[in-house]
Amino acid sequence: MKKMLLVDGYSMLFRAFYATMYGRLMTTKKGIPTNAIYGFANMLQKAIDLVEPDSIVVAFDAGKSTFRNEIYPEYKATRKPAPEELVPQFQLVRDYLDAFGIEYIDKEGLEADDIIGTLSKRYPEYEVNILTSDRDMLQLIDKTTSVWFMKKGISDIEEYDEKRLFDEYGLTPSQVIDLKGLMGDTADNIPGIPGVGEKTALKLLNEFDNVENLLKNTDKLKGKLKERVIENKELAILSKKLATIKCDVEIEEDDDDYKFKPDYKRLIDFLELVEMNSIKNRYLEMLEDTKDIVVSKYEVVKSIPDSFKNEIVSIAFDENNDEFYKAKLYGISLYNGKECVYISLKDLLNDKKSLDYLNSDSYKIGYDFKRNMHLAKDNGFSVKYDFDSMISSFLCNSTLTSLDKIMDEFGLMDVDKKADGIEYSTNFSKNIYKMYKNTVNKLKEFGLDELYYDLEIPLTYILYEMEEEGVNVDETVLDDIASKTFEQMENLTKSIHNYAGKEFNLNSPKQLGEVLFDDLNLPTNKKRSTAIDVLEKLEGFHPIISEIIEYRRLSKIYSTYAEGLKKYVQDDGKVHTVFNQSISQTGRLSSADPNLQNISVKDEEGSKVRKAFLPSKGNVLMACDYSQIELRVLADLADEKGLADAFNTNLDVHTKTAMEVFSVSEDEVDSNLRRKAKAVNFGIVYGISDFGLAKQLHISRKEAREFMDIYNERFPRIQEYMNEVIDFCKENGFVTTIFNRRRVIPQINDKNYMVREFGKRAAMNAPIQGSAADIIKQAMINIDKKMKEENLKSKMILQVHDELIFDVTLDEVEIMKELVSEGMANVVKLNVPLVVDCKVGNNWLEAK
DNA sequence: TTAATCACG
DNA sequence: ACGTACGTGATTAAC
Repeated sequence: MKKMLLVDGYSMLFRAFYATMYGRLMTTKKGIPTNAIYGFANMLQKAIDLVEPDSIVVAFDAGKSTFRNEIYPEYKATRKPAPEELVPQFQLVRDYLDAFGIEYIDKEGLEADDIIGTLSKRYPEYEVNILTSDRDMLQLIDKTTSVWFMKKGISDIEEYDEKRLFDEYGLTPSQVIDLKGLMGDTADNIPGIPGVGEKTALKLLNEFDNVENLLKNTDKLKGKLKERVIENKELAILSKKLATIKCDVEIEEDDDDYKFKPDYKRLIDFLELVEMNSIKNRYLEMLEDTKDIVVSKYEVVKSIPDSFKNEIVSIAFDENNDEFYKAKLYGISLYNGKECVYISLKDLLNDKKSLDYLNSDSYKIGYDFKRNMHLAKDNGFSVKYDFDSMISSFLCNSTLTSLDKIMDEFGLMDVDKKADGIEYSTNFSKNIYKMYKNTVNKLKEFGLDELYYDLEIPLTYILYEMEEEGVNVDETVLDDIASKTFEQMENLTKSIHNYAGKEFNLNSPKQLGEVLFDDLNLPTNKKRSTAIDVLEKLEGFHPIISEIIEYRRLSKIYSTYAEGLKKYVQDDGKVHTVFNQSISQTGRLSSADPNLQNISVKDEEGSKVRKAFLPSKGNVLMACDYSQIELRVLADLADEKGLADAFNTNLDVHTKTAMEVFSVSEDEVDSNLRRKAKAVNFGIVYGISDFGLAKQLHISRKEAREFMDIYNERFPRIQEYMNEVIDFCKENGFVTTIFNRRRVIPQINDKNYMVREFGKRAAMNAPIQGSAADIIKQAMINIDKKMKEENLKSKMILQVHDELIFDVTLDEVEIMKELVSEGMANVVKLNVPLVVDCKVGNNWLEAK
């Protein structure tokens, strides 16, 4: 039986619009909203996949139904106009359908319901499937007609036939009309019987079958309900009429029954035009994939076939995605673009040919291959990789920070994670291959080849070694901190509860807020925040405040650093962090499990935590950090001679800034002025606002504005440069670093002022923070190379954004100092020198 | 799962 | 008239 899909156009479009309204609105670079088209296209494709129709018609309402308007002018009178972001998408969706080769109907005076109703009855020889989110359509169900009902969101489609309708609502299709006749419909302004909702209506229909029969038997009712029904007989009859879909409206015959003739080429052009790449890629796939339908097949082998040698091959590990260091490996899947194989770990380890292949120079692609390298090592083998799809995807589009996002962007199909590991990993190896296909040319196109092949990929290998090496942690130091802080916390808790006059959970901002702002009546703003800057302002009001601040400080140290860190110490007495290369939007690394880039350093107890980080036996730790790298990068990027000069004197840059901004001599710069200048400098790097600076310095906005004005007079290129960056970003949707790393910032053209302003600040900051990240990454590569060339025994173990930490043997201290500071300082030539400071100590605190 | 808070650069 | 510094990750409470 041939199949026909009838789509309730506006019902789906509205659903698509609202379901994709979360966060910021999706638009083209020029600001034309496309979110509804995006959702619509996804829903429609899903329905096409489900139904596999021979014919498709999309029906649109064109004005109110003439006949319903005649009998009830108030019909749909309460409809609000469509949201302004949706209106331009009305035409766009028609263009989309034209491009796809799908027929649509809109005819003045006809509603989509009636078009669909009429067509569904006109083609009894077809199996008719109606796609809608409007429950009224359920009345059209018959032996050959079912309704695909969008329950919520844009992916939740469920099929209703006669049985399902009866099981769920106890209704026959025609009773759907009676239901609405009784309960009405606020959206369409159909009155129904006042006071009768869904519950009552269903009960009545259960007893009386239909409206007419109910009205004949009102004597069987009682009480208020009886009155209501009798009083509103006409309304019920009218409502039922309004709710009845007309199945005999005038629609021209179509010569080939609205046959679905998809034109993927044209569709792809259209999707390109509206910048919907993720959907576009899916159709690109369909064009390509038609040639090899073998894609869903795989073979379990005992040895990796020779046909994989010297081919481009993607590899996925079949592992349980447990906590990283506990992860178990079961086998690996390989895909060479044609064949897909799976080999179990046991068979792999028994086959020298396969192991040799994995170690050979034959081109291999992975996804997060650093993780795979660890897993391989734990299981006694190794893999030599050439390409990482996770990182290439991220470099091409910085928002692709997770597997889910990449799969979505490239329109890849995921296999249920609960699926068989073989099934999942073979599918994943294919997806990795597709990610490679999707990004390898784009890297070139975007000028990212160097950044990718010469920086990020070599860096992955270095990070692997750093993670593998790990850092020694003395658990007894952590135990000591834990017990001491815990005792202090207990005392503080008692005292705080005493002040509060009751016991409560100090860790709960909600409960604390109640104590402070309700019980103790301390002054507050709307948000009732208990964050540190708020508490600091309250310190004079009540002695409880300083104790809370102290408690917070200690509890952070206790739970995150003392107790928290201990959980990560492995059998070798070390913590092994995971450096993530594809998370930070600016190109920085991030560190997790545990995060070793935010180990406390400030106050006394906090800095004690660093004492727990030790060098290997007999070694020392060496920490080398860049001095003011971001401001130096800025001086270079903006080519601001004044700022460059500030670095070319012997003075500290904040002091120099203070002298310039406050027009004072060097000895007049006291700690307070320096502090202010420092805040201004930070503000500049973050994309300054007078409000932010005022808040930071506890000064008036006007005063902050004045600082900024003088700063701009003294360093005029900074502001000019920032405006250039913002303009570039508005025009192109992204910004770049000195190594051409790109960050996409769609927010910069958002219609919401706040979001837009955020976009500007991010655009100003990303080239600075990102270039600094590029520089230290390159330094790591250069230093690692040199250390290997010279066969040094010392190890690079950590990176903390502007500093590198090494485990150094005593005999290499001087060599390493020289090698590392030279290596870091001479990465690039800026218009200011890069200054590096190295310190050595017996633990991380001493080396800082 | 999300929000609030706070540690680092 | 509105609400704001940039980039991360871990812990806790509360939905």
